[in-house]
Amino acid sequence: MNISAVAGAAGLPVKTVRYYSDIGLVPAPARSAAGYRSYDDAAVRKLVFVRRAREFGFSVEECRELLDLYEDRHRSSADVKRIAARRLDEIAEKQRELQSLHDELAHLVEACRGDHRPDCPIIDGLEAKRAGEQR
Amino acid sequence: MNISAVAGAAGLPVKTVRYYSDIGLVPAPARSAAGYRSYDDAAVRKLVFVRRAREFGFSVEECRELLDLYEDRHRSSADVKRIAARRLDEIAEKQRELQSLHDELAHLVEACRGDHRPDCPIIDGLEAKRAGEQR
DNA sequence: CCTTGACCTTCCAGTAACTGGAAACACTAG
DNA sequence: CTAGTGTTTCCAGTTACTGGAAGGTCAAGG
Repeated sequence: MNISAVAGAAGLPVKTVRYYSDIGLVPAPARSAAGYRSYDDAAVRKLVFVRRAREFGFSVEECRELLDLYEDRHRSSADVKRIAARRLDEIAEKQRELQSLHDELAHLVEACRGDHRPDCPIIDGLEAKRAGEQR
Repeated sequence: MNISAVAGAAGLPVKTVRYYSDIGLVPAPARSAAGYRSYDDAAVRKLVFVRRAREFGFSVEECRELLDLYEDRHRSSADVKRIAARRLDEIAEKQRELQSLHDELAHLVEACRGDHRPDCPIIDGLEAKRAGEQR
């Protein structure tokens, strides 16, 4: 399989597959006489695996860890669980931040009449928030 | 005020204040004889404004827009509202994504016994998900 | 056999928003 | 006067790609 076929199968851009190959995350198992990367089904599975893991927010380095685990079935699933649980905490934290962000901004937007008067609660809200100061 | 004083007052790292100065987002209003950046209270207010806006997820370029609006009180608040509302949509979208991510990963983590057996539902869950395939 | 167009290669540069570090100059306390 | 801290500029690195240029390869059509 050439790079565009494998990229299509894995749901990744060609550039990204090449990049993963360059950084040694998912190298091409072989090269054609002309130097074309040639991939097999195992590589496709790995690329899908990486794509999914990236969608879950795992960094490329974490993907590398995960991929090592994935490659070596003798490793315990506790390692994987540890990594995943850490990610889960981070996601939950991010969600909380995003929620308060959303609430605050929504409040500001609602307070804003959006007309052509020059004073704007959004601007004011962004500016204040240090003490209880109100300009 | 020297850069570290203003950075402290604005709640930003010195490096970041210098960076904002370099890119012209919040330039230092003056320089000392020795070339030290010297800031005034207005600059501190702008830096706080930017920090807050950044915390809200506005990009630096959006901060620049917002800052222009903030500087020029003659602009309508509708402009600000438009920018903020767009951001709000993006935040909501990101929240939805994060939620499904969280749910999926949590499900995987829960299914994983975390013991030393080599098969791991997290790995399996990351790997599959294309068709209804189950290895 | 030749050309055309799609596909492949490598390498270089750029993105966002900083962060870290080096070399050198400035300021302050003792 | 000296030590220590603060400041300057500039350069490089970070993350995970993405875009583009210059050039080699392959399959089909005429």
